[in-house]
Amino acid sequence: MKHERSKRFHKMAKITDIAKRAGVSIATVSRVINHSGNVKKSTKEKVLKAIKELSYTPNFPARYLKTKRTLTIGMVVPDITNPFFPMVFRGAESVVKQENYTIILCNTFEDEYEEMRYLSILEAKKVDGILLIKAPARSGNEQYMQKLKNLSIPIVYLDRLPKLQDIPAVVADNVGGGYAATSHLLKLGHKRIAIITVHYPLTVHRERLQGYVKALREHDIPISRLYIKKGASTIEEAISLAPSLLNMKNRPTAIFVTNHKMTIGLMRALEMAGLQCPEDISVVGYDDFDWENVFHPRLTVVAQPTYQLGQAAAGLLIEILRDRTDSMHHKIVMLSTELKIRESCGIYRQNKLRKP
Amino acid sequence: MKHERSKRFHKMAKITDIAKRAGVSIATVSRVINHSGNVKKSTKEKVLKAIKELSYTPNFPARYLKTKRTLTIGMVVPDITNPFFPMVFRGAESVVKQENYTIILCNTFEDEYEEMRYLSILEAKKVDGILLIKAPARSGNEQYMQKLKNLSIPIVYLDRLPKLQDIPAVVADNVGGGYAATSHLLKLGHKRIAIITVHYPLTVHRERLQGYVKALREHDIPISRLYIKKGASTIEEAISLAPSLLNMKNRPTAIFVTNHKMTIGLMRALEMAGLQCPEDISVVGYDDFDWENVFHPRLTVVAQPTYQLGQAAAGLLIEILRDRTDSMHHKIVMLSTELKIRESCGIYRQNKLRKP
DNA sequence: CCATTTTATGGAAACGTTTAATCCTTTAAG
DNA sequence: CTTAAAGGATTAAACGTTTCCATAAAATGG
Repeated sequence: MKHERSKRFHKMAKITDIAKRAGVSIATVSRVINHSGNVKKSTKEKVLKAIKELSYTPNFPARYLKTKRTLTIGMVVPDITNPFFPMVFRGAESVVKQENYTIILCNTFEDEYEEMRYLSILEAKKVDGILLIKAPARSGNEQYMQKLKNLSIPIVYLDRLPKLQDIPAVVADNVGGGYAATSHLLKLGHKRIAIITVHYPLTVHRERLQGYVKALREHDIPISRLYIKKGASTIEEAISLAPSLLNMKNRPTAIFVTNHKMTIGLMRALEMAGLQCPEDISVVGYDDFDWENVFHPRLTVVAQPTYQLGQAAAGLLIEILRDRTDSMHHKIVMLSTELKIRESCGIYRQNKLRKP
Repeated sequence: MKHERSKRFHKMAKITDIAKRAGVSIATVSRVINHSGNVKKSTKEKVLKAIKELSYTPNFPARYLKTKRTLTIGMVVPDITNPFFPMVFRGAESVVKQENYTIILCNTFEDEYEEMRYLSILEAKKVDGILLIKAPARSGNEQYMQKLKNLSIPIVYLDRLPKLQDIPAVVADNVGGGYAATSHLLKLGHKRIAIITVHYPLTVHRERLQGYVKALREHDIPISRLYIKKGASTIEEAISLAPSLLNMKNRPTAIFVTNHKMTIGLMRALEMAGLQCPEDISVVGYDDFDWENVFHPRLTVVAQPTYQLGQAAAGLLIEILRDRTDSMHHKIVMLSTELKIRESCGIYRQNKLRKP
């Protein structure tokens, strides 16, 4: 018995069926579908009628062969489970849907090889463009850079920049974010401010650290290596990293965490160490979500323009696709972040921490 | 000036190029690519060499024309921003990727028309199958049911069931969830237990309510309409719904919220009313996420097998696609939920609420 | 009313594959 | 050594569109 679709799935009408039923040529049918060329009102109606009667829809993959457009774009993200990304997805979707694009979503889990695999697939599937939130670069993965460079599809980088700079991208102002967070703590009187950040070679975290350093410098506070902790961006990692900070003789009075998952890990570690926030130690985290303004302690965080990142990146990509050109080649747009001040930072004065 | 891709995007090699370079026919090239038919070792090597040299990848849309498979599936969800869905997405992705499928993700925002629009697009794009978390049915939208029934693509329903029952689906045990949550409260001594749930005509919420009713019945506690609040599944809605419960003469001592967003809204409402949880009132919520075990009050929730839902649904779909048949037509698989007991429920005894 | 332009249609090629049908070589069997 | 079977490769026909080119019909201008 040959494999075949059961009767439930009747074969779809194709353009020749429409042509036959309407008594015209397929060229004419095509013309009414695509609103291209002239076609007499009466025949147009005949065709439209046939289309409705057979509930015909054009076959996209077939159409691609001539048009070279799939009306599909690819979006590759590290992990859609990190609530940062769904928001940028929605931003992107909201703009591409206007132009009838559809998005293939790919999770790379911060793995460059997985990313390469997906990029290859997207290329084979002939997506019109790609929104790429890249995985951290493995040292010396020349093959990867080569692949990116030779990709036959327009890319817009999102959130994270690759080494090569001559590409269109939209990113958040990370040094601004790190600076704002640290400045806030400084303003509250903190002097021993630690940072927990990510060890991946990602622009994002390097820049947030940069902002932190900049703020401290401005206040003539020496940077101590002991106050800078780096690790993988996971809850567990933060939990295992935190004690080295919490058990110091000169324990920091405030900690800035540059990443959402690690923020959760840190809070867990504080509990485990029996430390109250903000009474015993202040925390500012990264990324802002619904629940953060409800549950305790209410975190002071630097909020990123997630939705707008998605929108902007998608907009840029659409532009590039519209007039298939590299004119926007070097365009990098940067969106600013916002410090949301809530209750996780106390005032530090003469060796005591107080609620503000 | 004609629109055309800039030089940066060189045209891709096609199968004829490979054939020419390897000095064989395109049929042979196709055979080595697809491992179909016999081909001599030496020619195979020649072909492989040519493929590598020109870095050729088969053109999927073109290939579809003959194979009738796009290796793409569609997944339509209400809102990827609700952290429940990213988890099921990942579950689904983890299994379909094994078979080289890729997922088009569509947000419907609980809107049936938007869903119809997306289903039409997915059909036109010839995805091989669809994972559908449907939007709530608008009353009397006959057109929609018609569309679903006539869809030319295999569907697996996820999480939510449609009216017509003869379809493959995977869902969570919602009455079990509602029952477990309510029973837990009952066991703690609560008698005045309210429920906040969603007014959409969705099986999911109806069933959770069912579980709630069942548990109360078993304890011979009369069901009061006043303790049952329904509304849209948003934070704001819960905030505006809550006071009618909180300000009653006979205020409930516990509230069961059947939905994640509304849980957040309720907690906000409690704060606004100056009520402590669990001291003044107990809460059990729905859906479990990282932060819920860290921030306060730590919510007791019924956790759904999100990842597994995605896995199971994708697995079922793959099976259906493998032998293109409707054999699994009636298969409905149900996964069980788990009550995660934490700190948001106090013991109720003789008119006082205490921590357990 | 003729010449010319515009509008309306159809025929057929092309897009990049897979795959049946076919043909030519080997190889193995008797 | 002859013949049949198996193996290896090719030719050509699809798949469902769009679009160029050609042609027919209608509209326009003088």
